[in-house]
Amino acid sequence: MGKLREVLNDMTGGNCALPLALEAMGERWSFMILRAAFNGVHHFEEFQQELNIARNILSNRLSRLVDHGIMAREVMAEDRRKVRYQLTEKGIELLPAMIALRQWGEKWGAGVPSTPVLVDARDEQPIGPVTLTAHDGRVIGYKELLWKHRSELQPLGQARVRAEGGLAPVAAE
Amino acid sequence: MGKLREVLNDMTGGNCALPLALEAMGERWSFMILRAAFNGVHHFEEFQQELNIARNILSNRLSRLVDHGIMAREVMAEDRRKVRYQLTEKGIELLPAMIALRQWGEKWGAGVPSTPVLVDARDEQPIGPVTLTAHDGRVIGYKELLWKHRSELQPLGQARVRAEGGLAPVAAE
DNA sequence: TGTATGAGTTGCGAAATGCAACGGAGGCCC
DNA sequence: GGGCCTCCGTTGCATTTCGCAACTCATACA
Repeated sequence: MGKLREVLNDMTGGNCALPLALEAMGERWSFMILRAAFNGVHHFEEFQQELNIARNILSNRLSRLVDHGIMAREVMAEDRRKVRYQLTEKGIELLPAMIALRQWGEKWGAGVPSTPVLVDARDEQPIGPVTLTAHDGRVIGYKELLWKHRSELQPLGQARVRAEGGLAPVAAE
Repeated sequence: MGKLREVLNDMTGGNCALPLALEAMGERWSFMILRAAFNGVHHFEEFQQELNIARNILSNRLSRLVDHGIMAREVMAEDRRKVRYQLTEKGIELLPAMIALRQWGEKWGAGVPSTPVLVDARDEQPIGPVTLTAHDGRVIGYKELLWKHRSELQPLGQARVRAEGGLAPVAAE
């Protein structure tokens, strides 16, 4: 798994957490396994039949996800043949990335409406599109964005932190 | 690229645009190339030196991205040796997915702050975390979400469309 | 005319992927 | 205990993809 990690931490003079994410999730089946996990799949045989993935690959991917702390592996007490794979907090926080990808596929693919759909538990309405937002929550389009080197950032009063409720805010950007 | 596509369109009785997205972007270097493109890289040699990717792979990835309509390839008029690769609208709309991934890596990785950073052009403040939102724009956490089969959805008045400004809204979810 | 440059290709070894068959611990039933 | 089934893997081998270095080839440039 060398190449990607080695080189990509010093891109363009800048560095980037993207290769880090890709090291964990960049392999062919990782996101599909994640999706299944989000849909309540917990056991090896379930993943295997659901995804039709080769058993050795599945085995490998699951251990890798466990190694990366994205899923937890637990031998079940009531039947010690069974192993339960469960998303961790870290894994759950991949949901926005996964949904963003899925929405993109839905928009630009052959018009396949995805199922099942994520809905707000409160009103059972489907969630909105995943977007980029300003520090105050305003939705921002691509043309309103700039890439800045970290050193050129200017503090703005006490940059207000976003509203409550979501996934814990990420460090900075 | 058989297996993934074939099988994954009929997962769990439901279907899903995720495999579609992964078919375009699921390969090892695709997201890194995309990131470079977002940072103003446009030419083969630039990508190659920036990413330290093997030339044949780069060549292959670029054509694939072009095939998928994510980048456009254009021989430059003023120097016909040069080819310019440019993100299309479709490619640009992968930005939320890429940023979500990057933020995740930043949060859970070894505390590497990514550079460059995306900022709001208006106030030059870094953008907020990518989150899931309800149809009205409220931020929603994982525990407030449900997976529903598309058939079980109940219409709600005239579901208000989100505020202006962002990337064009995705079909439904 | 000769040299350099940008954008690829080709050939080949190394690694990842996919398939089918096998192994082995744990439960279940008599 | 002995036979049988289930779940979670592993092993061996064919196929595909990846990575590296060297090579082509059409421009530009002097």
